[in-house]
Amino acid sequence: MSLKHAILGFLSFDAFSGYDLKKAFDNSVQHFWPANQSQIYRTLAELDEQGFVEKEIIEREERLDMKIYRITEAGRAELHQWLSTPLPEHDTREPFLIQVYFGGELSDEEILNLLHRKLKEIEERLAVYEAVYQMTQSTPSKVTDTRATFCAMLTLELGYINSKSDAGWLRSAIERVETKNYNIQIGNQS
Amino acid sequence: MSLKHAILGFLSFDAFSGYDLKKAFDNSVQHFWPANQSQIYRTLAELDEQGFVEKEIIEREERLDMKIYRITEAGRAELHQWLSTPLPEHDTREPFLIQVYFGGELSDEEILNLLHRKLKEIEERLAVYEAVYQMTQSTPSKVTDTRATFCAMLTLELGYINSKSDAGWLRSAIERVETKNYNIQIGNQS
DNA sequence: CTGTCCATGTAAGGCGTTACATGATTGT
DNA sequence: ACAATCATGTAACGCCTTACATGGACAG
Repeated sequence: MSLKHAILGFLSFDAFSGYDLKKAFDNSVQHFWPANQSQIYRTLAELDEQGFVEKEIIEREERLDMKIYRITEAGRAELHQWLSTPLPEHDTREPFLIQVYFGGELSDEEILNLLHRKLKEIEERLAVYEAVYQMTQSTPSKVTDTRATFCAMLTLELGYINSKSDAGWLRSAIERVETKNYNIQIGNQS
Repeated sequence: MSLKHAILGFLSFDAFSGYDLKKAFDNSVQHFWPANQSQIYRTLAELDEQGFVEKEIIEREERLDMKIYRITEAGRAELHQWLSTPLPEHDTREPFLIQVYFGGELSDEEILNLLHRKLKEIEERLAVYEAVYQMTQSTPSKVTDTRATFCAMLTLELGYINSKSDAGWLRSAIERVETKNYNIQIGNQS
């Protein structure tokens, strides 16, 4: 139930409507935890039931009501508790790697296509990470707690270096397929 | 529906029972596509309905029947088609990164705990990858198609280098938290 | 005057997990 | 004697996605 806690995390910064939460997700944790609208609304309702948030309803004549959610003390405690508790090991699914794994079924050309497409995708993502980073550098932030900012930025940094390493792997794999040099490099480097 | 195609992939190597497929998954693609038993059986039934596999029932008096699945021509075509088709971008969820992102709520000690635990986890995984690799090196394989083997091994290589880069990130993050040096390193290295 | 943004949700379905059920055979 | 392995599945539940519904405001 990480979505629940991610929402509590944002609400620990400030009060949000469901709509604004969606935007907060998209602007920050989207690359490792995409959230979709309907799910946010449902989860917010659950958090409310559990007493972890409270809502203020702002009525606007002729338009849909707006609901602003605020974290409660219980919610803050729950968040802290979750943040400091080890997570059960969580497994990732990478459909792309299934394609690679069974790549023996494909022709060289088809494999190279696969790898090139992925490389392009990764390079684009890399550019996004860099752009986001540049933006945070040029915008003087009003956030004062540099440690909290640092924690948040660490996730961007990880996204960046992971993409870097993926790109390196792809380039090297492409080269090896091209030269029919079927060697695997694991271990014993510095 | 990658599970479907992963199963077809294994069946393109050889005929398997559901039980043996489970073992095949565990021994090979488990680190990027864990599969569980009941799901394999359900998927196998679907593949059968769709005509991508055919089953041979082996009756054994006093014991449960065994069902051996074989890929059909249609299945092979479907597999090839899927392997060579670009996948829609797929998103990963990393609960651990949510913990890091909202790490500002935690004390230094709690953050360091979080990071150290993860580092230990990664180091263990790294050791597993190395051990698996060593095993493939020492076991003279009977597989003749080195290109197919290469493709399969590439996924192990990626797991390895990704874990390496994660470990580096964690070590550096730990050091920065310890020295209260809240700098982020993105871009402009060689 | 068409489309996008604001702002809320409901409904249905898919993929995957956990727990449960059965029962003989082989290893310690 | 007891546990693990072999071998098959069913049931129920949970998270997430997709599609749909509503309706004013504002921009090109």
